[in-house]
Amino acid sequence: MPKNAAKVGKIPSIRRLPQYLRVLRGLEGAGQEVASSSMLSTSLGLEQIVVKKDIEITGITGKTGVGYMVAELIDGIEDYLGWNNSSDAFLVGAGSMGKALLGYDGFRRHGLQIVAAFDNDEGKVGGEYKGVPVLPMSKLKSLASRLHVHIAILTVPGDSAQEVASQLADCGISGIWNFAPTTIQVPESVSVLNEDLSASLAELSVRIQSNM
Amino acid sequence: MPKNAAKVGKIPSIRRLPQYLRVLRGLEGAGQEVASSSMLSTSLGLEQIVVKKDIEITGITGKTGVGYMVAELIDGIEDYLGWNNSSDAFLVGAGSMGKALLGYDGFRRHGLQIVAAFDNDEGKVGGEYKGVPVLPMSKLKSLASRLHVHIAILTVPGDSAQEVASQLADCGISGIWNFAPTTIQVPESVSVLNEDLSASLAELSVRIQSNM
DNA sequence: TAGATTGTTAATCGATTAACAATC
DNA sequence: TAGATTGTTAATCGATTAACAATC
Repeated sequence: MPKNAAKVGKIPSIRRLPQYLRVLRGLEGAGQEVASSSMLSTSLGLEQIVVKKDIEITGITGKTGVGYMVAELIDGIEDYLGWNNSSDAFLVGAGSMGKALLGYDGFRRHGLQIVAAFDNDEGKVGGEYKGVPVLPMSKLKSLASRLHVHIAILTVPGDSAQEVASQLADCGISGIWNFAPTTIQVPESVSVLNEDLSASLAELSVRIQSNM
Repeated sequence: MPKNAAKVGKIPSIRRLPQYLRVLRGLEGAGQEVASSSMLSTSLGLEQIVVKKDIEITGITGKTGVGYMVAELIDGIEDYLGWNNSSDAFLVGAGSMGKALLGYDGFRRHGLQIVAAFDNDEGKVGGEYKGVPVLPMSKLKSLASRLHVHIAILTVPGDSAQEVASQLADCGISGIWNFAPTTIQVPESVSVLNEDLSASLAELSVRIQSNM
């Protein structure tokens, strides 16, 4: 591996990268060209060493005694995350959570474009929401291959999550962002990220009790 | 500390407890009275030792060679999380994400009851959504102290998150579940749990790229 | 009894934090 | 030059995994 190449970093570092992106874009908008790790750390409430280590995984290097070039760092983080070229995604399950995510316009800035939603409810199918068409589940497979979509956001009720996940795997989807409160089993080739609200609520509950 | 007392466990363990709860409730419904760590581990795709260590933090003990009593384990986990007696919560920001969370009926099973929503938009104020009244922000403080609410779900846009968070801290709120894509600064006495969707999307992006 | 499983201690692993030379 | 900050190696810390005696 070349010396300054990006490497597969630790999950906590990866999850902090969007925070840096947010601050850096603000700096860029304000005409700031250089940013140091200490400056980034104070504006995000982190330790400086954490910022340096996080940036290290992107392969971007700074100038000793000066800091990092803002524009270069933005590009580097986006490159690392693959957020510079937008990828299309499907949303499956047009319930309230699904609609909330369709209405969340932050995804576009993160290189994610929801191109179609799917649902089995005939009352929802045929319409559109926030400019995204709601299609019947039967269209899923043909559209996935035609549009080369490989990311799916799963917002169906828990009891149908496994079945839909299997369908998605069968369609060649390679990443599932699972909002259903269920553990889903998929082939190894499919990455699953569980957005488990009950896990977060558990963490918050304990932290409140013990004042953390 | 007494030998079998619950202790403040590690975050990863705490976050897995709701999964056990889900499986255990299913077992209880099916009339199963005993559950072993190996059985729980296979149904959730975890290692057995992980399950044992997770249960350990609740202070619940099993029977050597047999397993854990399902009912006792359910109670123990709920006790540990404080989910047996329901606590009231406010939701601030009745946008699409806020509405999605109001429509999510899983919270009640986790001991959380959203009793009021707040918003500054006059078009939303005065109405109700899913049986929860939408009130003006000006009512926040008086209601918080009157109802002794100490958990708030923050679903306002990023640029007003800090201001609202400060108001919440000022109202005596002790826990904020932050869905806004911003780092918020609050007094030490307030616990914050960031539900950062961009962090999750970053993690998923990298995992898809490196087939994890 | 034999098999299974807990409770607990020890070993490994990985991430975070500290330290410091290099250098702008 | 003096101060600041990077890049990198070393040290610490904590979590995960392994092992095994106790016992149902």
